[in-house]
Amino acid sequence: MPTPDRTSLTEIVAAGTAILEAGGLDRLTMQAVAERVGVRAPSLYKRVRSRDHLIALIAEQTLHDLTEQLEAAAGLPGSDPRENLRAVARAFRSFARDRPDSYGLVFSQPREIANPSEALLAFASKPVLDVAAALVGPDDALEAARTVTAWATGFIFLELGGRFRLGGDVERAFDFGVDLLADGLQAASKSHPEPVAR
Amino acid sequence: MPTPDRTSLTEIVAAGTAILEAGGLDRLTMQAVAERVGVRAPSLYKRVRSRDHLIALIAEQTLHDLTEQLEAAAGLPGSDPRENLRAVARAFRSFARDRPDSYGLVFSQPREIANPSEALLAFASKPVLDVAAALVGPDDALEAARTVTAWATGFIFLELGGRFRLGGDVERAFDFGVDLLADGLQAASKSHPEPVAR
DNA sequence: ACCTGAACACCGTTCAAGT
DNA sequence: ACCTGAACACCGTTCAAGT
Repeated sequence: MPTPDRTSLTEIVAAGTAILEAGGLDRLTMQAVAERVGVRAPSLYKRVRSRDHLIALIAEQTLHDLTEQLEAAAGLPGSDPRENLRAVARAFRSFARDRPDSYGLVFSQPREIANPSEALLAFASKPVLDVAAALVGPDDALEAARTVTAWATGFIFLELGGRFRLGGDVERAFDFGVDLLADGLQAASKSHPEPVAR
Repeated sequence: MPTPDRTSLTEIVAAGTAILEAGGLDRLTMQAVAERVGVRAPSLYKRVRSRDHLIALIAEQTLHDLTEQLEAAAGLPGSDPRENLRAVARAFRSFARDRPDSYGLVFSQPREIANPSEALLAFASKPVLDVAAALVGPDDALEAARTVTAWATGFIFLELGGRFRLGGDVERAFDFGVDLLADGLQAASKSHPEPVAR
């Protein structure tokens, strides 16, 4: 006779995320997750292949949440592309500050563990890709988006990891970086002066 | 009566690095390190406070090695600063490709674990700082160096983590990024047209 | 002073037995 | 069909006992 479900995959992922954000990856044990969802550790394996699999699921959920923030930040197609770049970069950064451990999971877990689906990746890339295309034109949009994403993820990593320790104003360095990218991308777009309106 | 030393801190760190590079962080167990240096696991605690401490030591050693590569890549003070930036960026990237797990340690371990000394950090920052200063002038050198470092570490992370999956040519994206930064920094230096020669 | 075996607490994971 | 206790292999770490 079947037992009624005492938890769900959604609940498990949510519990894992909460534990991760409260205490870091070391505290994310199967036992802690089980306790939080009101079940014994072995039962988790009915919904999750392994701890690594759970980590991958949390990373995917986090990437999804991040994408939502980026989309909300990116302005409408008509608005000033430089201001849009600023807004997207700031959204990136404030998300990472809000949820540093989840964010760290998305970008620093090895490929074998956290490997988001093709579809989710395309979805997540769109806001940055759009902003980049508006600045630099369609031909270099992918390269421009990769440059922006690389800079943003790197900056955030260095900041969260406390690697900016030579003094100076980190805020100023952030603005300096955004402006440099915005100026550079706009200058690089001279061969495509007309924004594509299609 | 004292027992003759059967290993050393240097040997332990080297063994840990080798294990890390061969099998990733998960395989870096105290037992594996002990076995490699010819000792039992508890003996390691005579030279190393904890596994996390050993990880921190490996990260420091790696940062030291990386710095050497960056220094070798950075040209003499007189040479073309744009070419120097290219060379430093390439050195960064090829080091990360050679030793991805060690590199990952340096930049993605939380502050509480891997926290390199002030002196080592200053030493490591110098090559990029010099290149940046040559391009942008002294006033914005720190911000410029942070922008370059952020882009490079981010790009490498995304590449190593297999996050560039939207097609396109990753090589071209790398060149695009370097050129954008070089052009942007040079343009930003217009208020300091004379390179500082001192 | 360094090294060791034994022990402890704690993991992730498996599995037979329950309902 | 889901849940559980018991068990297994394997961690990091401590410590008293050896030399």
